[in-house]
Amino acid sequence: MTDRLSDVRDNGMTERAIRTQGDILEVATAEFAANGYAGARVDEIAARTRTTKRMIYYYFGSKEGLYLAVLERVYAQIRRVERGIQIDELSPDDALRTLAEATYDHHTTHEAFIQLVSIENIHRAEHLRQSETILRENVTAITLLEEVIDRGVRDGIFRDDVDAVDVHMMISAYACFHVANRHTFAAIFDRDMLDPALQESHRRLIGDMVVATMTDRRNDRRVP
Amino acid sequence: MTDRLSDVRDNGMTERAIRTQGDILEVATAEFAANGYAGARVDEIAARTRTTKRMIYYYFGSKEGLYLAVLERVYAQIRRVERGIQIDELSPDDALRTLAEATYDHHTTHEAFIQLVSIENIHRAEHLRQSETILRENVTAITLLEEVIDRGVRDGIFRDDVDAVDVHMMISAYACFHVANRHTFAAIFDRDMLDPALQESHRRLIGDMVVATMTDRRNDRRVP
DNA sequence: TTCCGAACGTACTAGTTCGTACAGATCCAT
DNA sequence: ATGGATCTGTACGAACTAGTACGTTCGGAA
Repeated sequence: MTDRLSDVRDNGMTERAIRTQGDILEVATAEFAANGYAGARVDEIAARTRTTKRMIYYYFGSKEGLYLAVLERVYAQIRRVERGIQIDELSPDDALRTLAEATYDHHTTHEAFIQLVSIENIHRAEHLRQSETILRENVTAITLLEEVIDRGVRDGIFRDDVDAVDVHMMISAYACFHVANRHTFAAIFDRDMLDPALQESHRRLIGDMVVATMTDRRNDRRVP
Repeated sequence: MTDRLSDVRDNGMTERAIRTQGDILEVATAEFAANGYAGARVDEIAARTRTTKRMIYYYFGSKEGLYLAVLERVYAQIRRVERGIQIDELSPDDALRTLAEATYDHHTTHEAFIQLVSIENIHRAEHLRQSETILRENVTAITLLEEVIDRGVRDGIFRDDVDAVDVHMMISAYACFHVANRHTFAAIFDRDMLDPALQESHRRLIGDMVVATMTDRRNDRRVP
């Protein structure tokens, strides 16, 4: 739960300092996610922490520095989830479904992450590109997928013309959309995609979708 | 192309006035899409038009009023596309594929629309909800889909436990993601989803995905 | 104790941004 | 042509916002 402390480097910092930084990051995450980068107010963030604006600049240097720290923190979290997935002993199709459901579960329970990704895209990923950590470490999902897909293709149950990045895209698209476009979708179609009553069927649908697409051999490249 | 004039009500306006408004709307669309609502600068928009800031306030009243006009304009455009789709004479699966591809084509060629939808979601659709026009008229897609799905279920080729709104969600998710998350995706996975070289295969994949999911009877509710 | 640097608080500045007052131009009907 | 309505340009102000100068407190080492 409060694993946020592990996100902060603790090179000879006092306990109090670490807590202050964690406090700021937590509030800043909510503020940036809710209002966008330009819409977020440093004064507002400061007011909601138990410390002051001076501390934000003391620890993070600038509004942009704070935003970057927030971004790295939420990406670190999804990395942790990805590393925890066990699919070695599952059949390729069950593994695929498990991966899809794990992504769905993460995204639907981490609204701030999805909102920050949206915001970052509005700004053409200019901040994300500055973070070597994020760029270096966030391909875990692809490695896992590659393994599963290879196995499925070798077993002859998966089509062979769709690669891991494409599958990741399909899964992410479905899971992201639920959270990212929740409000316009609800306004127009009068259906809250995160309504708990729909969760089970939506969770099943993302698995159905990716498994059905990959096991559909109608578009296979190889000669039968 | 320059059908933007039709977006502006022309109750006894001079030709020049209509052009001025269209000019402002075009520039404002780009500015809001590129920088978000709070990040957009009224002065910057004014500077890029052939008129002045005074005119923005004369015609649109406020920054928010301008943003709302921009939003209605891009939604009106996708409505026009949806109304132009002919699928009456297609088989249910071909019709589904055609609808999916049309959505894909629209979204991938109207980046500003997708960006504005993202921005609107960051703000919890607060502006969109103010526009009765958008809320009233933007369910055309669903009506079309309902018809097709009914036909497919009746013919026994579609599963019967997924409704039109769900299918629309799947299609929109895939198509939106390509544009909305283009930059973070490219930064992390080094693949531009809008690369023309990939367009054909991605266009096929959205069709495969929705058709495979709907024709997959493994999860059917009805007894075989 | 004394000292030192890390951690913190207050009050302020410099610059930006939305919006407007006011003055002028243009068009059109009578 | 003339009065009035519709447009347009300029210059400015009030409010807000990121960032900082400067001083204080606290904890531990010598």
